[in-house]
Amino acid sequence: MGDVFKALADPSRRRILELLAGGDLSAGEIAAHFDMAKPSVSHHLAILRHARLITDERQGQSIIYHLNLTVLQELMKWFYDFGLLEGGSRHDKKD
Amino acid sequence: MGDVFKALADPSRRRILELLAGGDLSAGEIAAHFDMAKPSVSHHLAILRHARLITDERQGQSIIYHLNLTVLQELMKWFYDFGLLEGGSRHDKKD
DNA sequence: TTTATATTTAGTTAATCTTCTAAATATATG
DNA sequence: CATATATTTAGAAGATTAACTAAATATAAA
Repeated sequence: MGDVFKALADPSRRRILELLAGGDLSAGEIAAHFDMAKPSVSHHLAILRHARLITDERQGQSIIYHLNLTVLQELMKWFYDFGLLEGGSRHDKKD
Repeated sequence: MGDVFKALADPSRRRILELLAGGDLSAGEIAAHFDMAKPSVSHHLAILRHARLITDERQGQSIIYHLNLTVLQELMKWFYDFGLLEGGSRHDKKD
């Protein structure tokens, strides 16, 4: 779980997730949205993949990246447990 | 907003938030939950305060820390916008 | 098989982060 | 005022991170 938070700490990586929320993209298409060198983007993709925030799949010469909503949902639970919906139905973890 | 994600990237800081979710605590009480030196904890508190995830209030010799749910709620919105609730009512930001 | 395209891996450098100890500040009390 | 307690600030050391260039790998096509 700590890997997920660390992955989200970088603005470029958050931007990658936002791009993928709009649809699957190849590594090259993702890199085209940034000013940095391709190996740097590839490194960010590796960190996101390791945190399981994205999955990849080779298609010919390209590698297509997909957003993995499952991990984001687990993260939502972490926030939810702080009792963010006061007045509503609350979890009991921290009471 | 980037400050918030960076603040959450450290496990000690996330633990501090979880502790404060159980009720307000003084800096000393928070530090007592950790093995590290008090100045280190104080530094983490400063980062959380700068990200506005917590607020502080002096009470005599102690400084009491409170969790600030407002920023956590804004963060929830960021996650929500990825379309995490498929099938349900979705935001339109990324469509 | 040779060449071109797409992407990653390796290795390096500079910046940032976490932690520490020592010193400073603020408040309370004898 | 002097001393004790609570907390922060300052400065430094070591670890981690993000970026780059150059080289390697994998696929496709001539």
